[in-house]
Amino acid sequence: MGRAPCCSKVGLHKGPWTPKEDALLIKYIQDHGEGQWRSLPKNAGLLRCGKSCRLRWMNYLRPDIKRGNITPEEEDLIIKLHGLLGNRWSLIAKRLPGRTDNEIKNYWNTHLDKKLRNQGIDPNTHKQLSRVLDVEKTARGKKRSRIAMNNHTKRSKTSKSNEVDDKKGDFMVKTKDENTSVGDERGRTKIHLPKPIRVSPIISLTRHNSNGSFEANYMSTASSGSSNSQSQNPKDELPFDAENIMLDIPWISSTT
DNA sequence: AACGGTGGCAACCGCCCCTGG
DNA sequence: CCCAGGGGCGGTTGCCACCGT
Repeated sequence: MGRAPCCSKVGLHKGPWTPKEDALLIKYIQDHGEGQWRSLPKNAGLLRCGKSCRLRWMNYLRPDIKRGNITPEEEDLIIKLHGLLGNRWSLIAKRLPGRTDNEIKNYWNTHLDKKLRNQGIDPNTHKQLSRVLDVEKTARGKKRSRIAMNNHTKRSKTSKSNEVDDKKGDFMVKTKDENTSVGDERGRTKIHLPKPIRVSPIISLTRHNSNGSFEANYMSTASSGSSNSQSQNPKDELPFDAENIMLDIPWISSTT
C-alpha cells in the first residue's frame, strides 16, 4: 500500500477557504514564515491539512501573486515554454513572475489548449495537426460530461492514467525509473515532452516586431528525434537545464 | 423563466523526490 | 545504505457562474 495520507481527514475542513481561515494563515506565515506545513495548521489554529495550507498560500495568498489578466506576452511565453518543457508547470511558472503553476496549468487547459487546436496545432507536440486528428481530438477533448458525472461514471483515481494516456498522444514519457510500457496502471505521473531535441542551455526568445509574439531561439546542435539520447540531466530528463534557461524577455526584468 | 450544457478556476488527491536521522 | 517524513508537483475533480435554447 502507499503511504498514508498526509493528515487524518477526521475533523478537518475541506473545500473553499473562508476569509477567516485566510487571515489566520496569513497572520501565521507573516509571524513565522513559510515551511513546516504539516505542523502549521495546528500551530495556526487551522483545521486544515498542511498541504491544503501550503496550496492556499502558494496559489492564492502570497503577496507577490498576480492574478488574472494574463497578457498576450505572457500567453505567448507560456506556449513557447510549454513547447520546450512540456507539462512542467512549476518550471514554466518560474519564468513568469507572479504567476503560479496552478494558474498557468488552468490557463493552459482552459484557453491555450483550445486556442492551439483552433490554430491547427497539436498542444502536446506543438506541431501541425492533421485535419482528421484535429476533429477527433477536439471531440475527445471536450469537457467531461455532466451527464456522465451524474451517472457516476467518473473515472476512478486508480484508472485515471490509462485514459490520460489515450488523450495525450505520443509524447508521454515515463519518469526516471520507468521502463515499462505506456499505460501503467499505478497511475504514475506522466510527462509529455516535445520531440526530443538537443539544444544549448541558453535560449532566448526574441519578439516579432510585427505582432509582438515571441520566437524561441535555441541553438539546436543535433537533429531531432534522437530519442535514445537519454537525459544528461537526470533531474528533468531534458537535454538542457530547464532550471537555468535564460530568456531574453524585455518585459521581465528578473529571470527568477 | 427554467433548464441543461459549458467554461473557468480553486482545491484536492496521490505519487515521487529529497533530505535528515 | 536504508528508511521515514516533508514538501513539491501534475492530474483531476467539484463548484459556481454564465450562456444558449
